[in-house]
Amino acid sequence: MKRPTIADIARRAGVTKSTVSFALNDRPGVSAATRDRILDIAREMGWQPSRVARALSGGRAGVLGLVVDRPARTLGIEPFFMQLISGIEGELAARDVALLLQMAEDGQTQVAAYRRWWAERRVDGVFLVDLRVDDERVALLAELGLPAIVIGGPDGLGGLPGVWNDEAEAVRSVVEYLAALGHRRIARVAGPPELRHTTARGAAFEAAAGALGLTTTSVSTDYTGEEGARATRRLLAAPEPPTAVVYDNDVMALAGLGVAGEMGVPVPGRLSIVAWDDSVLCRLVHPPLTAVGVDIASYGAEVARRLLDLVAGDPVESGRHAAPVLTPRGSTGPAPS
Amino acid sequence: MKRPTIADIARRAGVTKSTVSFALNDRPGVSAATRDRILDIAREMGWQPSRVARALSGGRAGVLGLVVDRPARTLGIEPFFMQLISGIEGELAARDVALLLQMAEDGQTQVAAYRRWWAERRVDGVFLVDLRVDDERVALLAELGLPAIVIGGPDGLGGLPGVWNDEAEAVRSVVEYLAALGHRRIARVAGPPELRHTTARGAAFEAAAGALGLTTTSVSTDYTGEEGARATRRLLAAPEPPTAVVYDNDVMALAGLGVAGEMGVPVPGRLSIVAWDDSVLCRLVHPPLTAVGVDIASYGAEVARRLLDLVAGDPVESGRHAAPVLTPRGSTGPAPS
DNA sequence: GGCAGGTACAAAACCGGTTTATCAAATCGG
DNA sequence: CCGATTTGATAAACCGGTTTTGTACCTGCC
Repeated sequence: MKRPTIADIARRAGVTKSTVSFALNDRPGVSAATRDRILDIAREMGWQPSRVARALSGGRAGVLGLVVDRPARTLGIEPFFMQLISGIEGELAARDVALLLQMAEDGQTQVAAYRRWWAERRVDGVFLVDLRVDDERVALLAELGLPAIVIGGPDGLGGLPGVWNDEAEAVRSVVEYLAALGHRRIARVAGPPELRHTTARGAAFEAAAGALGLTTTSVSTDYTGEEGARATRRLLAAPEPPTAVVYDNDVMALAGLGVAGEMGVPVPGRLSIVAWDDSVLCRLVHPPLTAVGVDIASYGAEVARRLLDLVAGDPVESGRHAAPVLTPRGSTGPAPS
Repeated sequence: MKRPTIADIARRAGVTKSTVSFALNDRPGVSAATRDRILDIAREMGWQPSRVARALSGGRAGVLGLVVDRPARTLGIEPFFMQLISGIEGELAARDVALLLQMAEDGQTQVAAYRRWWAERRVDGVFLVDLRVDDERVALLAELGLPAIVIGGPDGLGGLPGVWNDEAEAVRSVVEYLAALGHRRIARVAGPPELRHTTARGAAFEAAAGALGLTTTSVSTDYTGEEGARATRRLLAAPEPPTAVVYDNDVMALAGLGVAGEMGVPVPGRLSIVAWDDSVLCRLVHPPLTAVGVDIASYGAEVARRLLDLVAGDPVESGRHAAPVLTPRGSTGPAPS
């Protein structure tokens, strides 16, 4: 099947390419009669603009890019990214903008990916996710002048606009909830300390626990279920094990629940479990997991909207998205006496 | 930051654009001395080809497309897609080909997406996943002449090349394994009947069970955990409940395990559970789930390789990928007496 | 010495759009 | 009724590459 071009339309309409272009883009300089004739012909021939040609001419590719850098085995199960992508996608599809996706195992590859996309003029803008402490991508994107929006913040943005959800309050509500249930020793199975939101959440956690006089333990992991399980075993094997554990993602919480089962520790009888990142996963297991969650898809949509604005040249400012909400379920209960 | 073009290089080198193009593409017609000089200048200026310009000229976009059409809430947790994408991505990134991703809720949107990509010359080829019975996409892609490879088969390909993994044998091995454990009433919580591989797997399941004289029950679902849980409740509430259930994906198996816990049915004491699609998820819960799995990432990589060949114009034939493997874990055991 | 053939590069067309400059005809104001 | 402006279209340049064609110059051979 052959795709018609504006030259084909011009020939059929007996006008020049430029007239066709004006007509199709609804710009002045074409009489109503000619315009209608051209539009009719274009419709009849099934014409669609070549994004490639438009991109070359107009300098706008109609594509946004996202590089995801968690290890593939984690990615597979962590609902977060798919939800995020789904939210972003919904917003982009409506405006006929495409999403380019790349997975990169390490920071180097990731930086290279952004640089290549920029050099090859493949994307108009990019999403930055999993902001690290001293993230080199921030400086890179600023230097390249490639429109970018950070999914995360408010710190470390280095001039780039970002969207984040304020977790401090949610962290506090979780800690207070556990304290109210009588828990005095609580633990946190955290994500990688290089990630900004991990450290931010950690600080909030310590502060909230400290204010209530609770004892805390923290273990860093790489977000995988395996490490979540290992951390849980370690915590439960301690002489004075915590009576409640907060996990930095749903997958690790699930693994923690599995370990509790394996070790014969009743949940929530002797151990309460809270998952950050609520997802369907949390509702499927028994007992269902108490979780803290945000509407990730709408988060993605919001971020996408801002990046689209940014690419369009409109000024975009950083901002907060909805605060996470604690949903108590069966995995939390009164502390054992 | 400004991106250098071949015209900039030509100016600096005192030659014309065409000479630069020849030199950079390693084509004859340029003296060694000139070639080296041009390459040096290009390197020094940090030149990278504009994919957009190349695409317009050469007709090759350097992009492949994938449309995923499961409901967003399932997608989030089902490891399958992320693994698949990860495998595809790995293969593409190595050859500097990008992956365009779109999520479509229904078949119409999906067909529209392919058509638009084609009309806008956005992609060089596409992946087709979740082949349906009488899939209209097959005819569409053949008509458009857009290179496509089907992830699935061997039936219903309609001339398109496909890659599938032969499940019949794996289904048989699962059924025989359960029969050997003494199970006489087995059930299957299946995916949507519109999907080709669901029906193929179902037929194999019935055949294998029939050959061994087992009683079977099947429930169709939409692959979500919720429906998996509902199906499990229904099965377990029957007067003569099955003693073993095979789930069509890992998420539903997980949900099934949760329901068993909720109903006080010991696993594997009174119920054995087998998950199709092995993933980390299966190893995290307690007891860990017996599962049938393939290396999805390598499957994705293989499919990507074939599509790349197809786009390059090389003939590509359909073929089988590795057969799924049964990994027994703690969720299966002898049938209750 | 003249001609065929090859080499090394220049010039120009092309891909499919957008955009600017140009220009003739129609319309307007005084 | 004539110059000035507006209207509606054309011609051509441009985006950044690839590819085809053209053209000097050099080499080799009879």
